[in-house]
Amino acid sequence: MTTIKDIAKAAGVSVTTVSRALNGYSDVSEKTRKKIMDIAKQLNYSPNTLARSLVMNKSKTIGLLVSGMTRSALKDNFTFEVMTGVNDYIAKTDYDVILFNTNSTKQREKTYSQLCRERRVDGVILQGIKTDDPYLTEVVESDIPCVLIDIPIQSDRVGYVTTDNVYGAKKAVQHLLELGHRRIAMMNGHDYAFVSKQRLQGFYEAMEEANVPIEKEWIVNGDFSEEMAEARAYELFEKHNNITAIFCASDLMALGVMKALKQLGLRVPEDVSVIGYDDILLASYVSPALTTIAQNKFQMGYEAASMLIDMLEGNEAKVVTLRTQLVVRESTAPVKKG
Amino acid sequence: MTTIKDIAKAAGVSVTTVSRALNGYSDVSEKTRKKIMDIAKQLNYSPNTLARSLVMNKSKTIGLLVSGMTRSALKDNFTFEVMTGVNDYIAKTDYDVILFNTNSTKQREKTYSQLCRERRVDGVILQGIKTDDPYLTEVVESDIPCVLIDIPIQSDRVGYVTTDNVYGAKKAVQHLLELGHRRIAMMNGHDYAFVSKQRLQGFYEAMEEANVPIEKEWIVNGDFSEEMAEARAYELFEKHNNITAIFCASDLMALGVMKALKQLGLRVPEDVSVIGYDDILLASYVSPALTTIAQNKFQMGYEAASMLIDMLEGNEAKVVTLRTQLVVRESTAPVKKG
DNA sequence: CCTGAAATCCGAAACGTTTTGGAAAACGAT
DNA sequence: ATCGTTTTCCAAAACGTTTCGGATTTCAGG
Repeated sequence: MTTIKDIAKAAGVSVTTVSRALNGYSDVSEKTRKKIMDIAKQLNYSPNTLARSLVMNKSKTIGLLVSGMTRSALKDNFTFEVMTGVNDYIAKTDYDVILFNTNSTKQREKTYSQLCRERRVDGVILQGIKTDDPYLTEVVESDIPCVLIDIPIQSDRVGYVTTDNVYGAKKAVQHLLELGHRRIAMMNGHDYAFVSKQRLQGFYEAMEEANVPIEKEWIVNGDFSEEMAEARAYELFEKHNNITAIFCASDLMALGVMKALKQLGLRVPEDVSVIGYDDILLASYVSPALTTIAQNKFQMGYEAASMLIDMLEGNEAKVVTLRTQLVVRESTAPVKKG
Repeated sequence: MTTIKDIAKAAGVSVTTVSRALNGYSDVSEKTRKKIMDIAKQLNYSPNTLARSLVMNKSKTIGLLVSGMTRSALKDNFTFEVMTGVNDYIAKTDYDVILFNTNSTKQREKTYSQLCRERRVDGVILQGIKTDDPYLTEVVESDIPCVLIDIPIQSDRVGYVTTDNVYGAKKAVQHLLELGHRRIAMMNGHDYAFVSKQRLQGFYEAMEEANVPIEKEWIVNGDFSEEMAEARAYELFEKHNNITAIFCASDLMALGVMKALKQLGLRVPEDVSVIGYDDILLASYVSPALTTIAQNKFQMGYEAASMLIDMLEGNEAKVVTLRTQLVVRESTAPVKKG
């Protein structure tokens, strides 16, 4: 593998000059620069970024820390959409992405900062970890620039991008209210997700503003899982057969809910309206097609990457909140009279 | 950031000893090893892999080169499933994955070996490039261990994993034949994919073995795209209204075909049977649910990673061929009499 | 106490870059 | 020819590791 030294020797100059020539410094004459460039090309030279990173003390690498890259998460390609967004932005820069995955127990032996420091990543994008994850406290304590996705924690070195979860949930519930529903349940995720808290808040706000009583028993946790949501929904609707609508904190859970309803002989949307959250791919393909709150996952990744690179170039951490959108399909309908 | 030197100073030993202690060599006494370990922990030391890689001449990094990480490819999460498989295996090793994306024009300025050598990756997994991609010739010329996905090229440094495409396609067509179909069309991908060639061959074999005439006009290319397939299918069925079944080289194209059929007022499977290939997530959710040839994408990634790591440990390149499976759903039915 | 071997340690070079501070060369003006 | 600039170049240190070859210490056996 040819190095800068080989070029220096071949060109009859010092390695300093080669380095400076290749990096476009002005203190090397056009003639020798040309010569050096030619030799470099001829010798099929490519710089060793490892060596460069070592001395420059930056690796031009960002770490992408995702937890949703599991076999079971394939249905809900949330993770992949944000990854695609990240990748899309990064591809336009001279950074590369290194993939950390936090789901393996192997990796879990290492702390967050160990992971990052070993590979000397310049910054990190973090997605999909729970609010009680020990990594989270490390993120703020660490001095590595980081942008979080859907986790509202901020410092001068960490920013985040999220969507207007409260307002999004509110819109969903208001949609149900406008259709005349009053007996509305909610299938939430779990207590260790910020978005769950926020969407619950949106639920409360919408209900309270409309002066509709909230039945606490009708708010259950489905752990963002299709199966869990199905089980919980089955129990719920079996016990309370007067519920006419349910707001689910994710589309995947909405699918589970619909399965449960089917089993119970309840029709969607005639007997009960179901609204989801996310607008995953499946939402428009299932039958009935799912009414939902769409969030632009691709853009979340894109913005996150953009913010991180900004931070690496000296700008400060921000918070970006993207808009969501109500997408009305077939799973919601006016409440039945009587 | 604490280095090996800091530890040496604090422990009153040389850097050599620290290095050897930390790496578990036998020529350091238990007492000093203990001391060094303690100090390392106390100083919150993590090794600088950049420096290590530089001197060891290997980076413990593998490059993942995918082309399907685009916004439009999200529907067909083929790419992501294999990525998940790769990730799953790699997580159990001490390697990390660095993500190269080939779709950006920016990256395209660099050659394959430039990409790999700059980051000094130890090996590469390559997925989703076309047969005429200049990268492909580089792969075989390069001395970097590489495993390809669905590209049957082999040398002592490059292996591949694929599925039994010929047999899979044959099974699909035989399924149609067994249902009594004789007038069978094929929606293929494009000429620059190995799998297209192989699936076409499977189509031929099945038809010829059954002594069913092949109409060359009924074999069209949909470029693996839903839209393109829809357009081509529309033309095809408009012109030849006696076709009773079609084999599609991908599920995504099958979806496009079904859209076209719907537009033409043809029912699936009553009027025409449709069979796909891949078994993507959507296949079981669309209506009618798609009969298809399932391939285990996750395992493809997993096997690829496994083979690559094997190769990096001195074993030789192999070829792994995974089995496919016919999954009968609702989009195929016996041919109508008359 | 001596000897030889085994156990433990260390200095220095190497990996491929960048950068600092200054030296040498070229050049223009007097 | 001399002087002061400007241009062009370079030697050496530095980044944080690993490893080679050898040096020092420890210790058992006599």
